[in-house]
Order: sequence, then C-alpha cells, then structure tokens
Amino acid sequence: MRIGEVARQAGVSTRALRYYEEQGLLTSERTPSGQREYPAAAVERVRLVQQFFTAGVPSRTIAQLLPCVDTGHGSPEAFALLAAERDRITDAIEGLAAARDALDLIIDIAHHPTPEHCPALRHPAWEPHVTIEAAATAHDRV
Amino acid sequence: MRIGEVARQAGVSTRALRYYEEQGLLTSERTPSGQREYPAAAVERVRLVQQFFTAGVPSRTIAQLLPCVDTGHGSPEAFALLAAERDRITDAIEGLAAARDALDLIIDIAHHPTPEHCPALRHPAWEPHVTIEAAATAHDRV
DNA sequence: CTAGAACTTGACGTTGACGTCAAGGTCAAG
DNA sequence: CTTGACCTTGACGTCAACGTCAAGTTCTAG
Repeated sequence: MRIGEVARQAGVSTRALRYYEEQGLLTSERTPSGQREYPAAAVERVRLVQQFFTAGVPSRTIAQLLPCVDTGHGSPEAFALLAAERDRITDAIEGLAAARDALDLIIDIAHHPTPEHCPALRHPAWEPHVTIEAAATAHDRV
Repeated sequence: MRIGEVARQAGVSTRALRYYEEQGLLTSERTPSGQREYPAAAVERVRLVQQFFTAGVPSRTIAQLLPCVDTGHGSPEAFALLAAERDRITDAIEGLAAARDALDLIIDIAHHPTPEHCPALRHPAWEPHVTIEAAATAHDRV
C-alpha cells in the first residue's frame, strides 16, 4: 500500500502519516523511486496511534509505548510509563465525567422554567449584572 | 478579593484570570486605581471554567454556555449547544476508556512473560524488524 | 518614607499535531 | 508522450491557553 491508501483506510491525512513517521510512530519501506510502501497492518497501527492521541498521550510518550505493544514485554521503566499513562487517562475520564455532570445539571435546570427548585448551582452563581451583559453578548453571537 | 487571591484559591495563574476576562469568561469590578476586584464567588466560577477546559471545551464555547449557567435558562440554540457539548464529552469519555482498555491489555501482556496466550493484540501487530529498532531506540531514551 | 510585594497593560514566546503552499519527481491510462 | 493523479522534501502557518518578560503603577508593612 502507498501512503494515500493507508490515509484513506485509516481516516487521516497523508501529512499526518509523514508526521507519525517523523515522530517514530510509524515506519515504511521505500520503493526504488523513494515512495513509501506500507503493509496492510499499518492501518491498524495508525488507528492505535490515533486512539492514543485522542486520549491525550503526546507523541513522545506514544513512541515509548509502542515497542511494548510490538514486543509484548517492556522494561520496568516502560512498564511504569504504561501504568502512569493509564492512571492519567483514568483521571482524565473522571474530569470529563465531572464536567458532563455539570453540563447535565445546567441542562436540567434550563429544561425547567423554574430554576429555584435547584439551589445547588444557583448558590455560587454569578452576579446578576454580569449575567445580563453576557447573555446579551451571547445572544448576538448565537 | 484581588486577582492574586483568586488565583491562589482557584489554583490558577493571574495570567489565566486576565485571559479569562479577555475571553469573556470572567468579569471584574475595578478600584479607582484600576486594580481588579472580584467577589468570593469568582473562585467557584474559575473552577467551573477550568472544569470545562479540562473537558476540552474551547473558550468560545464556554462563553456561550456560561449565560445559561448564570440565568438558569437558555435559548434553543444555547440548549442545543449544551446538549452537543454533553454528547461530545460522552464520546470523548468513550475514546479515553477505549485507549485505557488498550493500555490495560498491553500492561496485561507485558506482565506475563508468555505473550502468545493472547493473540488478540499480536495479530495486527507490527513487523518484527521495526519492533527491534524501535525497542532499541526506546531503550536509549527511557 | 521606603522597600518590596502585588498589580497594570502590552507584546512576544511556547507547544503539539498537524494544514498548507511550493517546487518539483513518479506512475498509470490513453 | 502527455495529462493528471499521486508522491517527495522543505518550510512556514495555525490555533489555543496560557508563560514570560518589560516597564511602569499601587498597595502595604515597618
């Protein structure tokens, strides 16, 4: 496979694939003319890399994790790195869940015309004069 | 409260607070000499903003959400925005969970010296020659 | 009154994962 | 052989959420 096909099947840009290679996340053979040639497994590889990027893992860290994926074992340092990333992701999930709960609360309040039945959010609420200005500005923008 | 105290209590930098104000996420009174003066509720406000940033909500979107938080109700567009962000966060959580599961699987494999008992991950694995190079490079770095 | 901590605006720097344009070489079809 | 899709390297642009420095003003403690 050449780069365009991998990009299509993995759903990323060719620029991204060259960037991955530059960062040591992906390798390629070269044809005599210099074009990159990938095995079919490259598509799955790219999807895995994308998954890590989505999880907020930086490329340098991914480059350290991938050998463990390939060999199926790792040094103690790599193992610690794996665990640290896992914990970091767990924390990130909790942060996201908290934010979603906050949004759900806001949605719930906004869904009922009488907001005073839920003082939990209104207690630390903002000053009224601020609200009015901000609401007006937002109304112009939305 | 002045800006330094809010920053300390909220656990952010003063630069961040000025940035929030610049982006319309935070307002302040001014003393006659021009210094910013915040109510105590500003700390909670900043924490909420931080929570949204953690969830990956950009400042422009937060600026559109906050009026709903303040007033307790929103326009249909704002309501749709709330729901869309909630869904986006839900998807992000799923992505994170998937990445964490992938890491857990890697950790599990790396934890047992015999990786062949789990062909699920090794099937789409990378070419061996790539693995060796990458592992050596990673060993140098880790 | 004076030192120093805290504050102001303004402006440029940083980081990461690419986008995008430039200026070409390569490959398949007709 | 030519056209057009696809590929190459190189280099600069982007965007967001601040960090950081500059140069000056203000508050506070002694």
